[in-house]
Amino acid sequence: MKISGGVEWSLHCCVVLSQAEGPVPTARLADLHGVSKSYLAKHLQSLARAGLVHPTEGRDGGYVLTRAPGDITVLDVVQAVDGAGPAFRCTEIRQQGLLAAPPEQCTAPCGIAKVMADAERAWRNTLSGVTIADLAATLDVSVLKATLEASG
Amino acid sequence: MKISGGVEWSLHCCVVLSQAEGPVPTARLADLHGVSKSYLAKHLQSLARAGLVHPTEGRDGGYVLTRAPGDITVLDVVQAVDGAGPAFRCTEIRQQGLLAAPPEQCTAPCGIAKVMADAERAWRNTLSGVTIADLAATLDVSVLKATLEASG
DNA sequence: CTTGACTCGGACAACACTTGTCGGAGTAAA
DNA sequence: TTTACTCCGACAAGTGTTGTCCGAGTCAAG
Repeated sequence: MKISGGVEWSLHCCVVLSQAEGPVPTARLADLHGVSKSYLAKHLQSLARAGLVHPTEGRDGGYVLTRAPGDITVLDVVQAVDGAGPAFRCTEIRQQGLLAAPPEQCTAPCGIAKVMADAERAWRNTLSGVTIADLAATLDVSVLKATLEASG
Repeated sequence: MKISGGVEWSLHCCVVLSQAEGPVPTARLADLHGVSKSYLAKHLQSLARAGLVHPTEGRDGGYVLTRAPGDITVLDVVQAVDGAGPAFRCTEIRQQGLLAAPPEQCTAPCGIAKVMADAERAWRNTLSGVTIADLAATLDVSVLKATLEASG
């Protein structure tokens, strides 16, 4: 089990965007966090495709959050970058091999798939309980805003 | 986020082993589930390394559960096959780039890492609440035992 | 209106991991 | 002693992620 590294970058970027006044370009977000600009751009595109951020092209362009920071959950960002599909996919091997069960017994999902689904549900539920606004509240936003102004 | 496909195979194998009388070799486990024997062997080795199953070599050898089915949780199997490390690894990018925070502010984990850890904790908690015995109880064990006898 | 520079967007390699396979060392029974 | 069967490690192929680049479009300035 592994989560794409771009998730961390994207979450930090969303926190920055929640405190910014206007659009913030990819290059500045990369400099602020000390990461590769080219690679960060890919993840921001994922956020744009998911409708979490809105791009503005041309001079003085950049990205802006489409919703209020309190209306964007951590789960939204994770699913946008890492994909929304389930981590565990049941291949129905109970219907294969020597001890294949008859299809009429397989109307309900097998116990293994059920436990995995429950676990992922608990995982998503925790992530959906925290918003970008909550994350921003845990750190000193004054220094963040000051750095944003100075680098602009 | 993705979970290794071998997890499903390993869980099904553990359920079979919980109902078997003596050692079950890799070849029979593969035939019972209709999967590749060579590849299944690799995952069973992971289970052996984790101490969940015990191998017996030579003729009439195979794998046996080391503990009672009620003492082996789904989490044990998942961690044995897929690895026990956390899915999310914080790279401390808050200490890098233009808005790097001073180290004295970074004694506590950042909010992002905290949420991710909480979510994974909830995930593991769900998986550790179900045992191999629970999984075996959800299906008809009589047909399983009959197939085991017939193929032995 | 022209110019210019800056923005995002998708197409293009390199790397790592997972998946899949094989033959060899060792062991227990016959 | 022989034999056949078992597990175990090392060896390729495929797939997804990581990382990078240059071009099309756009807005502001002159």
